[in-house]
Amino acid sequence: MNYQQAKIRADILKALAHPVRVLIVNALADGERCVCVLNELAAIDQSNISRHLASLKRAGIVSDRRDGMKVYYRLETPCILKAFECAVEVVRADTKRRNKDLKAV
Amino acid sequence: MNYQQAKIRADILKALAHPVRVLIVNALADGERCVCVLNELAAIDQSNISRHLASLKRAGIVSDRRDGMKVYYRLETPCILKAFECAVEVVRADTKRRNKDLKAV
DNA sequence: TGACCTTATGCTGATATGCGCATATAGTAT
DNA sequence: ATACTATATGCGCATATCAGCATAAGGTCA
Repeated sequence: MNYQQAKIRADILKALAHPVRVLIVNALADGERCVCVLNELAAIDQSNISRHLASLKRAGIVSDRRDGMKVYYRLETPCILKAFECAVEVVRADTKRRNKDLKAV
Repeated sequence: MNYQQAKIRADILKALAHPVRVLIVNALADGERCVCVLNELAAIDQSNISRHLASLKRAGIVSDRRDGMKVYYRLETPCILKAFECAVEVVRADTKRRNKDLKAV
């Protein structure tokens, strides 16, 4: 793998690497949602959610569709959810390891 | 999922979200490597590689082992590689979509 | 048209990240 | 102890990211 290829992968991961964006992607797992609903995922300004959605869209992870006044976002590549499972596995393994280290003391 | 849980996942993804760290993890896929080898993955300062390794370690993604003067790093959770596959899938799907859009014009 | 609702964008400041250089630390060897 | 190799850390600078506020832009409805 060369640097350019690594950068492409890194950019996708970076697009996912924020708590609010993780919440958004997770919420979209079951299907499309309008911004108004996603707004309630975290206690932050509406403009902020809008920007997070924009960066997910830029990365190709979600796409949007307007219906009247509302805009609906949906996952373009549900495989993204696997990346989360993996993250959980890292944390779980890490916790287990640290506990073992503690016992060894 | 609450914000705290989302943050934990985001922190793992963030630890992976840099071209150099992607290169490192990719290089470790086949087994442990010493820093001296990882140093050659990209044209950057040695101190920089060291820091990237430290952040991967902090996240629990790699672990290290000293042998004489050398320090060897290895993947602690190989499932990380799946996250990359997923990133590739996102890019591929995105490219395909854009091409279709172009044809539609 | 004007009032209203939903979502996006410009601006600015605060904080985080990444980099190289110099230097510290750990280990080996003479 | 000295010299040498390998890796990590302190520092300062440049740039990126994120937040909120204000406001624009797109759409509805009376």
